[in-house]
Amino acid sequence: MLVSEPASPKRENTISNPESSPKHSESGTSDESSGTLRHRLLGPSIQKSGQDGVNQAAVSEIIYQASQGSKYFEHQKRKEKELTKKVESIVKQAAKVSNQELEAAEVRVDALIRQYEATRDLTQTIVHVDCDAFYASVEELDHPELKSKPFAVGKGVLCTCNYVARKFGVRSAMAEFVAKKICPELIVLRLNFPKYIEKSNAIRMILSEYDPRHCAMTLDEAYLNITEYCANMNKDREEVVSEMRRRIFETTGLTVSAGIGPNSRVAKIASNVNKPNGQCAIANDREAVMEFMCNLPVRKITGIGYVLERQLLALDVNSCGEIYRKSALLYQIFTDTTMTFLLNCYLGLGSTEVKPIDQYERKSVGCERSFRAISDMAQMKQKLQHVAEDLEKDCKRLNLAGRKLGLKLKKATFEQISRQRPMPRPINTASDFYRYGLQMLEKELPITVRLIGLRITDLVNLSHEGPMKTFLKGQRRHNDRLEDEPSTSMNIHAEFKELFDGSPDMHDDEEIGELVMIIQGSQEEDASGVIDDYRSSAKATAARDIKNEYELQHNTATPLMPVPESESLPLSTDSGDSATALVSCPICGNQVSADDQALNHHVDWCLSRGAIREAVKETFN
DNA sequence: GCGGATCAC
DNA sequence: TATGGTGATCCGC
Ligand SMILES: Nc1ccn([C@H]2C[C@H](O)[C@@H](COP(=O)(O)OP(=O)(O)OP(=O)(O)O)O2)c(=O)n1
Repeated sequence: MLVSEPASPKRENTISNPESSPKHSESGTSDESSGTLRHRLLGPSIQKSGQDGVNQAAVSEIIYQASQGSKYFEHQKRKEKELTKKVESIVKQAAKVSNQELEAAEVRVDALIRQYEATRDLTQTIVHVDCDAFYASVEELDHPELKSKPFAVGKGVLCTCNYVARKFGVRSAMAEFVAKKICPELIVLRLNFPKYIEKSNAIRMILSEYDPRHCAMTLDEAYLNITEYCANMNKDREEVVSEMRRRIFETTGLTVSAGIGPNSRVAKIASNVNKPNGQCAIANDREAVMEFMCNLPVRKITGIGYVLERQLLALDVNSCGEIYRKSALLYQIFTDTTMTFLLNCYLGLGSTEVKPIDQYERKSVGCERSFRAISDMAQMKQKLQHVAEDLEKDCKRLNLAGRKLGLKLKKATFEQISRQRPMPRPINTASDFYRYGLQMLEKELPITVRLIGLRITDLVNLSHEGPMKTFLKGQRRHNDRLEDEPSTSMNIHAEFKELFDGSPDMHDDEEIGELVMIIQGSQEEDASGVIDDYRSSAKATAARDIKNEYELQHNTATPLMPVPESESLPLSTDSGDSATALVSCPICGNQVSADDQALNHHVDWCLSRGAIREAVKETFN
């Protein structure tokens, strides 16, 4: 045996009558799930910090009244009804599981637990840093008078709000008009991304001193591995994090909260414990970790959202520890992946590896816009065109093309539809996006929509490995082959153009199709080194804010971050080394490969956008 | 492989 | 009057 048996707080191995339906007992009649519907409308933030003194019942009532009758409300109601049905079916299914089946499942679960337990690594110190009410806090720096007033940041829908506003029950993702009913004095500021990016970069600069390979997930969140730093400095980890937070505050005026633990999952959850402006450390000790996880409400676990929470609660699993108590039953009900996820949560296991964000490869890029519901084809074409143009800008900035195009529609009823098609060749121009998008849209007519979106997947990185290598491969390929395809030389020309310009233009269709075939052979494997498993969502999401935020603000896809992604990175599959040298980009502060070519390429990008950003800033000041 | 759903932020 | 945008992953066909 590799590991000792987990401290097992006994497990239920007999059927304990399912139904005493814990929460709101839904009598099957349609509208009587108004209890859970209120819960749904309240959104996820009820369990977030700053909600202590809030009169949830009163807030919930106002939200309910304000929403009632709207299309959105009706849609939520439908979804809630479906979920309730699903939950009831699960409960029924649970009741049918025999004791014999439970005993068999127990054996399997125990085997799984031993297997996962064997992977436990308590040698690393992982930190999760999370800025407090980030956008709002940045705004307070410029508007100190707002500190004592309830205010939020966003437009139409709130992105976040300060803690004063949270006392009223205001929260992120809430509709602005609803928020103002809850808190009539609420001030709502527009987003100002250049400011947030600047502050975020200042923070990342400090983080780099503690872990040059830190992983910045978004503008306001990052993981660090401070094992080495602590050892080198011979300092206690809590002292180190405390000092890091103090330095961040002193240089930026922003407060951050932090979680410290043996892996990213524990660190992430811990960072919420003493928010705002606090930290929480979980000892690198199995018992300490298990105890910390044990009493957590399941909804606090990253990856357990509203739906899974409902299902777990219905099975009488309220806390993380109860996952074990009911594990045999859960095994019979949930998929293997979900079961693995849940058991790893119960055990407090997670990733101990922190990799800089540029080692993750983007898998898709898309654009979508909401608007007043329309059904007129001319208007829809106009929206589609707009989205296509925006998507082209992003493709250009990222130097990507896609082999598949997806169309997303949201009907006036809020029902969503998505269609996806392989393209004859990788595409990255607005005209192609529009052309093929329109074909898909036409098949859905007649329709009334309130949102149109386009997304490409199966991406092709047109600057993969940098120009020179690609050029050489192109040469080889060109010589190897005799058949058709007229534009090989054009294609090579395109690469040279990039080499000299530093800022490649969109390639023509033919060129791209060609280029792709060349690059094809050199496609690398996914640099998949995940922070935790699938529900941890700690994947390559860093590019998101930057694109998102900048465009939301300016409606122009200015190159903000080249995000070199996996460009010029060694395969991580070969043995252990792969410790690519990294440096902080002096311009944007992000971690990039120290490799000369990659670095220069990246810096060029940053510089080229610098002027634009400055201009934008001026406009705003 | 596609479309629907769920989740994070 | 009225409820966002980007990206990832999983599941069931
Ligand atoms: N539905 C959401 C949730 C969040 N965000 C954005 C705005 C937030 O400022 C940022 C970070 O989100 P957090 O969940 O970390 O929340 P905050 O940092 O705003 O506050 P806190 O962490 O103090 O609770 O992500 C968003 O656009 N849409």
